[in-house]
Amino acid sequence: MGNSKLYKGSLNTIILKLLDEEGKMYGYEITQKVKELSKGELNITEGALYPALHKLEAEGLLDVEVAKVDNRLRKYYKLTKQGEKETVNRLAELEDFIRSMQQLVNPDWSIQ
Amino acid sequence: MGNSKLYKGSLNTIILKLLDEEGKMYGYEITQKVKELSKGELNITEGALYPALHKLEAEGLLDVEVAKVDNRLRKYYKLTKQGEKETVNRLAELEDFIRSMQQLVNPDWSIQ
DNA sequence: CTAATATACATAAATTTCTTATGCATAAGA
DNA sequence: TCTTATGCATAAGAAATTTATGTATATTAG
Repeated sequence: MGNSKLYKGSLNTIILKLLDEEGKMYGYEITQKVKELSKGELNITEGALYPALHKLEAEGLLDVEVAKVDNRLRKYYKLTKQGEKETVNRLAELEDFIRSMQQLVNPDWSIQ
Repeated sequence: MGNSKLYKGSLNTIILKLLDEEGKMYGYEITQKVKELSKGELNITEGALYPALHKLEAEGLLDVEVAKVDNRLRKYYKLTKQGEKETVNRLAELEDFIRSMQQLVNPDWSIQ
């Protein structure tokens, strides 16, 4: 455990980025995907994820579609047109942020 | 402005890292240094910085030394022994975080 | 000479975001 | 049958940050 925390503000952008890549995903799937991609480093808690999804939907960035698989509910989310645009902006911001953090934390690193 | 925000949890580590590099710094100097190193991308607000410095001091990670320069007050902070140890840990954590974020946001990047 | 900007500290209120703790429900595996 | 996994949700609390102030001195521009 030790770490495994996200950092304020990064969750929404991660969600948008994943949806942009995968087309559509449901909540639980997002938590597993993030865990997998980060090799267990990042764990999105449900208490953070679901409110975030609801907020992105309320902002008009996501659309929902309910499905029943194996008698269990799934809510598939996908980007709206507006969501696609916002994803570009927020991703650029996050990339800038990451680059800045690197510059501060380890100027020896360089991104290829 | 648009961006210019830090991200939760990264501020303390940035402060520790800078003090580790520079030996000693005062608050205002830290805000300017971060702005410079990040090319204006990251702006530490005073409302975030000063409470953070006080907290790190209370935790025993920083020592303070007051100085008067040009008839103006400066509070120079430097790492304690314990602060030096903690810096190593927190920096490693932040580096892991940055790597994980990169993996998520842009797997094409690689760190050399 | 005076107003704005820069330097330098500080704190309080409000906001945002996240963790922790719950709750409900079905499926699969030990 | 008990635990773990899947799948959603919300409420309470904690933590970090922004925004808004406040005080004070020094410098620069008009």
